[in-house]
This record gives sequence, structure tokens and C-alpha cells, in this order.
Amino acid sequence: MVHVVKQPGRADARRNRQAILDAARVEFAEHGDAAQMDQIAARAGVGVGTIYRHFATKDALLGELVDERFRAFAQDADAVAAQDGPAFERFRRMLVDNAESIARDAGTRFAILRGGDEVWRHAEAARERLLDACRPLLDEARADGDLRPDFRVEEIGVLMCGVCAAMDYKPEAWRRHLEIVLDGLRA
Amino acid sequence: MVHVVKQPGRADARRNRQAILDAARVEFAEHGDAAQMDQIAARAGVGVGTIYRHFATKDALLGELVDERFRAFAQDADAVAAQDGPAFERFRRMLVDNAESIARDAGTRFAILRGGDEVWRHAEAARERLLDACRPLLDEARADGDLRPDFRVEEIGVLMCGVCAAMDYKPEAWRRHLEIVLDGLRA
DNA sequence: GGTTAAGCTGAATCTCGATTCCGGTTGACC
DNA sequence: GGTCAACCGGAATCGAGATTCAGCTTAACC
Repeated sequence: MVHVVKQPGRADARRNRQAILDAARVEFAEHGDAAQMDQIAARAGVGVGTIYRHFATKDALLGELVDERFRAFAQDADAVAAQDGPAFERFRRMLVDNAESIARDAGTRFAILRGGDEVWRHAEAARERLLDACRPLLDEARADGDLRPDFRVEEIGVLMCGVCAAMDYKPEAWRRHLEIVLDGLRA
Repeated sequence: MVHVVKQPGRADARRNRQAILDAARVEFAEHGDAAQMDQIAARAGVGVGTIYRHFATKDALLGELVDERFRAFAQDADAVAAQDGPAFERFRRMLVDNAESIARDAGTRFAILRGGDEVWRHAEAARERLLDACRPLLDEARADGDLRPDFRVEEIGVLMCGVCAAMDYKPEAWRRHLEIVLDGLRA
């Protein structure tokens, strides 16, 4: 027995919104900066106007991509935090998993790397939630003596930002980069 | 007694070329993507047309910035390689020095991070030379047992690319990132 | 100080692409 | 099956900014 939760708005509007986000991911992945609203609309099977009914500007659209991804990350992080086993290992796996999914999604990666302030403001809440989920994990790993004592949650962003950049620089090279970073994080 | 080496071309042309590069660095640093050819020309004190006499397109201009920087890096690397002392420590200093100068030069950093293939093709030779300068240093460090054995010169690019990305993400955070990476590189 | 090829200027052009807007649709609810 | 607010389509608009070009300057060499 599945509960069908009542969503706000019209069904077709909801469907279109998602189609637009999916199309945007693909277009930004393939064309980066050069991705065009017209193309995104065409791929989503809607008119340009429809994009603007859902997202105020191109930047807002980028922002939504980032937000969506970060909400997924936060969820993963919560799940990992609830598991058991050595904290550092769980943290490591979380980073690798997240990196893996970002590596597969060049469109969102573009949004994260090239997005301006507007984009980040949009995803602020989800980012906060993600850090909160990591905090206890890191505390535990530090208590276990597995994590370098001076490492702070806020630094995760910088590190992963570097890993994302590596993905564009050379496909698959990010694994080595992350491995090296993780070794640098060990106590 | 200083030898004044005969340079090709007219003196004013040479001066203008350099003024354009300097202006471009500043404009790209301040406005990133939004930097305009007109603005660069204005800052350099020349007409737009003059930029196009020296550089075929905006991308070529970006490419030249990267090339200039990489040639400087290669020179530094040669100097470091010729010094004495523990190889790993010299390598570390080289990376920190280079990072430091990139951190001060947001314009070139923009060119490195956002430049497309065109840009990299332009700087290919200098990049090659840089790697060649690092190779013997890393071999020595590895022989000393200070460097993780599986590290290869080609991976320097990925790592530094990540460090550069960190610079834009949060000023000064790159020092920690590089520190962590370097710890990850130790044997 | 004359000659001239190399350089310079900057208004005009040309392209491209985000955003707007208004007439036509349609899902949701009665 | 009727009503209508919410939604959609997509041609037209509008601004922005890279690049061009025709006419003017000047460094370099005699």
C-alpha cells in the first residue's frame, strides 16, 4: 500500500519542471557555458516560456540543479551517519560515493564549478544540512584517532571543489586525487 | 655591460602587446567571464583593433596568459631542481611558490580554470617543459623514500588544478588544501 | 627629412542568445 | 460538461559584446 502524497500545483506543471531540470543537466553537461535556453526547452519538449514560468533566470535554473544534488548528498550523509563501523571509513565511503555521482553528472558539476553567488545562495540550506550530517561523523573519527585533529567540516567544501575540478581536467583522474587527499586526512 | 638583445618588431608594438596582457590579467581577475575586449583595450590604453593585431581572438589572449605563466613556472622549476637539499622539500617549496603566485593572479587563474581546449593547446609546450623539470626531482624524492612510490608527474596537473579551484572557492583556504595534499603525497 | 611597411584607431557591423509577452490550452474541481 | 486560473508555446524583442575595416600615424632605416 503506497501513500500518494498530494503535491502542490498541476500535474503537467510538475512533470514539465522535472523534464526541464533533466534536460538542463544534459545540455550543460554537453555544452557547458554554451548551453542555450532554447536547446534545453527543446530537449525537455516544452517552449522556452515554460522554463521561465518555473525558473526566473538561467542562473536560478543552475541553482536548482545544485540544490537538488546537495539535498541528495545530505540524505546520503544522514544514511551513512546512521550506519555502524569505523567512522573514518564511513566518511571515506561517503566522499567516494558522492564524488562518483558528481562524476557521472557533468551538468550539475558545471553548475557547481561555474555557478556564481546566485547559485550558491540558492543551495545554501541544503549545503548547511550536509555539513551538519558530516559533523558527528568527523567527531567520531577524530575520537578514534583516525582523522588528523586539525581538520574541520567547513574544509570539506574546498577539498571536494578541488576534486570536481579534477574531473573536468582529466576523466577518472579524480580517483587518484581523492585517494591522495584522503591519505592526507588520516591522522 | 648589458647586451641589449634585438627584439623583433617595432618597439611600440612590443610595448602594446605587453600592456594588453597586463590589462587582460586585471580585467579577467576583476570580472571573470564578463571581462570585455573594450575594457581590456581601454585599460591598456589602446584601441580594440590593436588587441586583434596581436591576438586572433579572446581565447588566444587567454591562452597567451596561461603560456606566459607556465613558462615562468618552468623556469622556477629548473631553478629548484638545480638547488640542493632534500628533494621532497624542494618539490614542496616549488608547489607552494607556484600556488602563491597563481593565488595573487586571479586573471591567469581564470584563464587556466575556464579556458577551453584552445587555451591549453596554446600552452602545451610550456606545460611539457614544466613536467620535464619536475621529473628528476620526483625521482630523487622517491629514491629518498620521502614520496609515495605510485605518484607520477602527470598527476601534478590534476592536483594543482584542484588547488586553483579552491582559491576561487574561498580565499586562503588553498593553503590548507595544499598542505593536506602534500601530506597525502608523503611516503 | 623622406619613404614606407607595420601599426594604430574606434565607430559600425553582425551574431547570438536570454528574456518577454500575448493569444491559445488544459488540468482540477464543481 | 462547464468554468477558469494556472499553464503553455514560440515568434519577436532587445541588449550585449566580439570582431572587422577603411583611413590615419609613426618607428625604423636610408
